[in-house]
Amino acid sequence: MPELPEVETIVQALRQPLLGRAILEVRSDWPRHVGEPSLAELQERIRGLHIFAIGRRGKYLRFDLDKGEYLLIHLKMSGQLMVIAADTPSDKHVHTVFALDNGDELRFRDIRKFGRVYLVTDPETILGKLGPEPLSSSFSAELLFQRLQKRRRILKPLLLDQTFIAGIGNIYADEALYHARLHPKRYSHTLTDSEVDKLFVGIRKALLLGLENDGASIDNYRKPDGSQGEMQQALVAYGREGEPCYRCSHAMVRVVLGGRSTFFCPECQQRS
DNA sequence: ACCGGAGCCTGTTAGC
DNA sequence: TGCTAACAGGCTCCGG
Repeated sequence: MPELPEVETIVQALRQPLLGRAILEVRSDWPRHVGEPSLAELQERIRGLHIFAIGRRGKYLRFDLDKGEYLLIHLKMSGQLMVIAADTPSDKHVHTVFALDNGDELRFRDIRKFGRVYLVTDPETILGKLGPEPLSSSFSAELLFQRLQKRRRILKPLLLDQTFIAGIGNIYADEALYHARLHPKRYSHTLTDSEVDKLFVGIRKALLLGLENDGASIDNYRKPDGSQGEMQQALVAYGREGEPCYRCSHAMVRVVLGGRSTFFCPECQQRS
């Protein structure tokens, strides 16, 4: 569920309540929430460690802890994080809980249980395969052009490939292609220079708009304080099947690509 | 190299 | 109204 703008919004909201805190213990009623190491080993290794930095890489949250340990969390489709007083009533979808030294808890709520937490000493073992960060200064139209040329893939599924670019999911892929006026079925290696420029700008525009709006609360996404983002009201493509295109008024369509819903305007996102 | 399908889970919604 | 099937923003594995 959460894509780059949602994860970034969560990261920023977690810094104030979590930076400087120590983790006293971890509890979980769903051991498979822990991808690595085992739940028992994670409980042992994490006890007493302080959180001194919180960041994001792609759709992963990264917590830098003492003693060279790193906690990584991926929210997948339905994960939510909240920091709340330990005596606040929980619910059946909270599966993994980090007890803190000030009486608060970091709770990992995850309806579909796809999410994962990892405790590693080298975050690159997990983050190393991710593609470039689309909002970093090192990401450029030139780099995008090179990477598109190297592949012969349909654009939409390629944008969802985390090893190609990190952080883009189904919503922002459609938004980016709409901004760029590119047909989602275009082959990556056929884009011209100017089309790559448009795609580059479209990706940044879609993600920055998502960030400005604190993410899209279409289903389960919530900020750590429980409030919703606003991006669902600012979407120009995703979910707009049958509705008029904001540019040309033609009806937006939905197709399935790579098994995922794909929304676009057949009039102003043509293949040619 | 790339594509499609299945699988991991639960909740919601569309359709009969 | 009630039941069932399809679908949901992610990602991995497998076969072709």
